[in-house]
Parts: sequence; structure tokens; C-alpha cells
Amino acid sequence: MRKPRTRVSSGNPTLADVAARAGVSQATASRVLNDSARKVGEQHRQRVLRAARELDYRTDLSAQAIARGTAPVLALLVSSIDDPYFSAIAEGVAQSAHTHGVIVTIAITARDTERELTSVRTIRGQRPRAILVSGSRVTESPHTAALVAELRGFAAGGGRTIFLSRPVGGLGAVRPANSAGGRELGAAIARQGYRRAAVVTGSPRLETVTERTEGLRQGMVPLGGVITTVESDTFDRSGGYRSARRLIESGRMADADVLCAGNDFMAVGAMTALRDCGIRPGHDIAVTGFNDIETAADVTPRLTTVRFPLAGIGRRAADLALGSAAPPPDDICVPGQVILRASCPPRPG
Amino acid sequence: MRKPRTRVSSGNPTLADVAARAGVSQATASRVLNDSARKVGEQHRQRVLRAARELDYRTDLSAQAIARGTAPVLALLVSSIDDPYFSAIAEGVAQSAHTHGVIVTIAITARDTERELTSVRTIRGQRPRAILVSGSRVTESPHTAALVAELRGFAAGGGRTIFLSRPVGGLGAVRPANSAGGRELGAAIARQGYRRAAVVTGSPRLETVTERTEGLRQGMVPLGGVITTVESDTFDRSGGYRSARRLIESGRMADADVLCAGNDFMAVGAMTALRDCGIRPGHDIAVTGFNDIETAADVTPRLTTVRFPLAGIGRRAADLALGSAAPPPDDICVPGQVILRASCPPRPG
DNA sequence: CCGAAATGGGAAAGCGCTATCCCACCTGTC
DNA sequence: GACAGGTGGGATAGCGCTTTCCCATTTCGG
Repeated sequence: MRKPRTRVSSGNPTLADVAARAGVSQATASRVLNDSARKVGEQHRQRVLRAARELDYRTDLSAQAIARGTAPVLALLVSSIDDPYFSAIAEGVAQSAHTHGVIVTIAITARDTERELTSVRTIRGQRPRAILVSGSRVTESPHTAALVAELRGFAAGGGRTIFLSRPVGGLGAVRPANSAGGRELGAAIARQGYRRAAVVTGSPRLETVTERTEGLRQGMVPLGGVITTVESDTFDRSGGYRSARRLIESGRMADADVLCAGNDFMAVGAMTALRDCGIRPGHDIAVTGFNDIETAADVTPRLTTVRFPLAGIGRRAADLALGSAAPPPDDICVPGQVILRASCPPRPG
Repeated sequence: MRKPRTRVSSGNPTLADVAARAGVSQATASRVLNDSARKVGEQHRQRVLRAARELDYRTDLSAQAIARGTAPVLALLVSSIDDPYFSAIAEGVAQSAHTHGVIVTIAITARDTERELTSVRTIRGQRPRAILVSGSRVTESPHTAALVAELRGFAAGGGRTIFLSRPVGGLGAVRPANSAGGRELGAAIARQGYRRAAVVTGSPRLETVTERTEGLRQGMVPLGGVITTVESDTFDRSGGYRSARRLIESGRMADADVLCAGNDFMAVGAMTALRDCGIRPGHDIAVTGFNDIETAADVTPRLTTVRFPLAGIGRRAADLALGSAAPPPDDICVPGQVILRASCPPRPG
């Protein structure tokens, strides 16, 4: 006889413990605790419930997962969670997961495609029901192919994958309609009378960035507008500040009548840069952003922007991923809405 | 002989598959894949690695967890992830978890103490290494006792618990020093010459709220200052807007020389309310916030606030929870730093 | 009343891993 | 040459749970 493995005496109570205490078989205990289809006599049912309560029993999810062959888990991959864009999406995902009775595990990739890859590898080990990949795709990353291969493998094992940015490899996506949003914004500012737009935005390797800028151009051109210059920096507040300053100092801001930022943070940073240089945003030059973050309405002047239902996108993606019907790998673009505010008044001239 | 359970043929490859393909025992395969202390001949090692690669094998974490008796998981409980306060903390937690090679699962409670409870119950089933509870404690919730009991049970099973707000039940915490921060801010504005503070903040049932307000008072009083009135609403931007308006419309704002908000969002909303009523923030009345959110530096006038290293707090809590040494249940208060900006200029009078 | 069809319970075979034993073989050593 | 001490490999007992079988009772229609 083998020596029994040293059992951690202080370990958690197991189903066997519950069954023993209730004086029934494990099978019965399991049936009660999972209210399975199989009926259990009221007598026994009560005793099991009571035993479980008294022992402070909690089903071991790992064991359950392995026995059932599937874990009630949804994995979310984001570049950063400390960014309103992603946290809004995450909020929606979490809501949906909660109503589906599923646990959310989150991995942050810090915009590092290699880390993205290793994260997916690890996550696959959890055998989640689905993997949601947010975080703007970086064009031509050397790891993209590997990522796609990894996700394909996951799908082959029965998992679902949904991108919250432009999809690759024939997988599905639910995402903000950046191009269309850009077009509408471009048309809107052109209708306000602006014709020469200077753009401050993130790295052109981020697809979100190129989609927005390109959309903007497409919206303005038919109405006689034009993008005079594009300056890139980090896709955040300080990037907005810095690139706006560069534009001003190099004189390229001088002939623009509107400054379009790639997102609201950049817009807000850029407005500060303008002010620091004695230019009055909304007065000497119009300003626009993207996303409609909460403070967009509180800066002065209030920021014109494009609002996307981010939480709704997250929710929808998760619903799709967790729904019973296998979703076709669609590329669903959720439209945005132009919010015209004081930073972009009808042009006086 | 029993009929073997219908095996999902499309399932993921198992360790047995890898071992078979490599022509070795499962034990050997396991040893290679986990680079265990036990050495394996180079021959076999290579073959196992190759087989794993060819099969696109991913260790099943649930199975591993159950076999090892512990899962590489850290659970984080927050009120909302769509709130810069919590997402900053979450970011820090995720960073730490990543360096510890641990997966993060996140549960949002929507400030609902009952949901908080059920979340902890579910989470315990994951047998995580630790549970981090963020989200301001609500005083006197009927569920608090149950929550504590649940966390105690978790600790009894070998898990660790850390609060990121005021701890209860003798458990540990790492949290922003709200009281001290309030005191310092109170003293700072008094030194700027302000004496009569109106406060707009969240529900007095939130401990964060009372700690900050009380600290503020303690900081001002010794220097001859006083809190003239406190108005509560939701702890966010619109709550700030609404409560500021109520203060103005009821005339209670008239005799205050500084408006102190419970957090930056409320401050920003309140500033908009002031402006909507023709009062110039930073000019007719000083304004302060709490937390130093990114846009605090970009509103006009730039917002005076108290900065807390939120991500650092999250990281530290996670480090503590994942460290090898069992941490004593300390209540660690991380100090904040008063950031004096234009919204609170030296008082002219 | 009798056999058939429920009904409710238990035994035990996995699920995919890890880790303990055990064993066969290879070195050295006196 | 025999024996103590490595070394590397394989069998296999769990880990905690689900679920399939199987079995003993009841319940009924005819």
C-alpha cells in the first residue's frame, strides 16, 4: 500500500466531506449542489444543503471544469486597463459575463505584441469559453501571424474568439466604426465652415489611428476641406501636448483652422499646449477629439468629439461570445455619433 | 467493462497525447514541460518538446491546479472598472500579477454589497492565491458581516485577503491615506488664505468620503478655517455638477471662498456648474479635488488636488498577497501628495 | 396480482494533470 | 567481483468533481 499523499489538513472541505456528513453518496451530493435534472428526495436534499452550509463548502471550480470539460471563464486581453477606452469596454464585458454566470480573467499586454502572444498562450491553458482581444492591432507586427495561429488553435479546440479592433485571419470582430466616425466628424467640421485641418494623433502603426485620420480626410475632402499636416506621438494626453507644441513651434499650426486629435486625451493635452502658447482653443482655432470621455464635456471650451458606445461594444462582444449559437465570424462595426460642442463653433469667417 | 465516455474528438490534446507521440511516459513528459527538478535525458526532452509543439499542446491549467492543489490565480474585486480610480489600481495589480506569473480574474460589484458577497463566494471556488477587495467599504452594510465571514473562511483555507480600502475584521489593507491627504489639503488651502470651505462629495455612507471630509476639516481648523456646508450626491462627475448647483441655488455657496470636491470628477463637474451660473472657478472661488486624474491638469483653471499613487498601491497590495512570506495583516496607508494648481491661487484678499 | 415502467440512490470510471514509488541500469570502490 | 550509491525512466495513486451505469423500490395499468 502506498503512503497516502500528505493531505493538507487545513484544506478546503470537499464534496466527499459534504456527502459523508450528510450521510449520502457523493453522487447525490453533487446532484443537489448543482440542482441537476436528476431528482433527489427532499430528505436528502435538505441534509446535503445543511452539511454544505455547516462546512462552508465551496465547489472547486477547477475540479468542476476538468470534470465537465469546460470552464465558465471568459478571457479579455487589453493593452492597458488604466485607459478609459479599454476600461469602458471591460466594464461592458464584465456586465455581460456576470449575467451569463461566467468569470472574467483579464490580461494586459502593455501594447507589446510579444506579451500579447504569451498571454494568449497562458490563457488558452484556462480553456476559457472565449477570448476577447481588444487593443488596437499594430500593423505588420512580426507576432501577428503567431497570434492568429494561436487563436486559430484555440478555435479548433472549440473556443471562440472575437476582436474588438480590426479582425485578422478571418476571425470575428465587434468594434467602433472608426472610419465612418472619422468621415462623419470630417463632414461635420467642414459644414461648420472649417477647411484646413491639422491632425495630432498616435503612431501611424496603430490601425485605430490610420482609420480615424483616413476617415476624417474622406469626410472633409468632398466638402472642400483638406488635412494640411499630421503629427504623431504617443496616443495619450502628453502625446497630444507634445505634438501640438511641435506643430505650433514649426509654424505648421498657423494656417490651420481646426486641430483634430486622434482621441480626447490628445485633444485635451493639445488644448493645454495651445493655451500655453497663447492660442485660444475654440476661438483662434477649433479642436476636436474622439471617444467622448467623461471630461470632454467639462474642459473649456467643451470638446467636440465622436462618441462610441464602448461599454455596449464590450457587452455585445461578450454576449456574442457566450451565446449558445456559434456566431458567424462577422465584422460588426458599431457606429459612433458626432457630438458638436463649443470647441468647434460655426466658423465666423 | 464500462463503455468509455464519449470523448470529444475535437478536444484539446492532452499530456497523454504528447507522451504517446514522443514515445515516453506521461511522467517524463510532465517533467520536461514543467522543467522539474528531476532531470530528463536530452534525447527524451527534445522529443517531448517537439511532440508538444507539433500537437499545439497547452497545459490544462484547471487540471494542473487540481493536481497541484493550488491555482496561479489572483482575484480582484472592484466596484467598477470603468472608473479611473479603480482601473489605476487594477493596472498596478495586473502588473504585479504578471511578474509573479499569475492570472488575474476580476469581478465587478457595481457598489452592490450583495453582489460583492456572491462574487466572493464564486471566486473562492477558484481557489485563488489571494483576493484583493477594492471598492470603498460602505458603512453598516447588512452584508458586511457575511463578507468578512466569507473572507475569513477563505483565509482559513490558506488564501490571503487584502483590502484596498479600510479593512474590516482584522484583515490587512493597503490603501490611500485619505484622512492624512485630506488634512494636508486642508492645511494647504488654509495657507493659501482660504477660510470657508463648501464641500461637495459622495454619499456619507462611503468611508472614503467621510475620511476625506473629516481630514479636510482637521487640516483647516487649526489654521482658522471651517467647513461651512457639505452637499452629497453620487460620487462622480454629474453628482459634482448637481450638488454644486444645489449649493449655488440655495445660496450656500455665496459665503464660501473655496469649493472642495470629494474627487476630481466631482470637482470638474462642479466647475462646470459654477461656470454655468456665471461664477468663475479659480477666480471667484477656489476649487479642489482628490486623486489627480489625468485631465485634472487640463481643465481650466488647472485643478488643485491630492495625488495618490494608485497603481503603486495596487502593485504593492498584489506583491504582498503573492509574496512567499505570509504578510502580517497590516493596515498600510500610502500617503498622498497635494498638488497645488491654478484653481487654488493664493487668496488675493 | 403481475409484469412494466418509473423513481431515487449508490458505485465507480473517468477528466488531465502531478508526484511518489519503484525499478533497472550504470558507475565507482574496496 | 560484490555492493553502495547514483541516474533516468515508468507505473500509478490520487486531486475533487461529474456522470454513466446499475440496482432496489415503488407505483400502476390491465
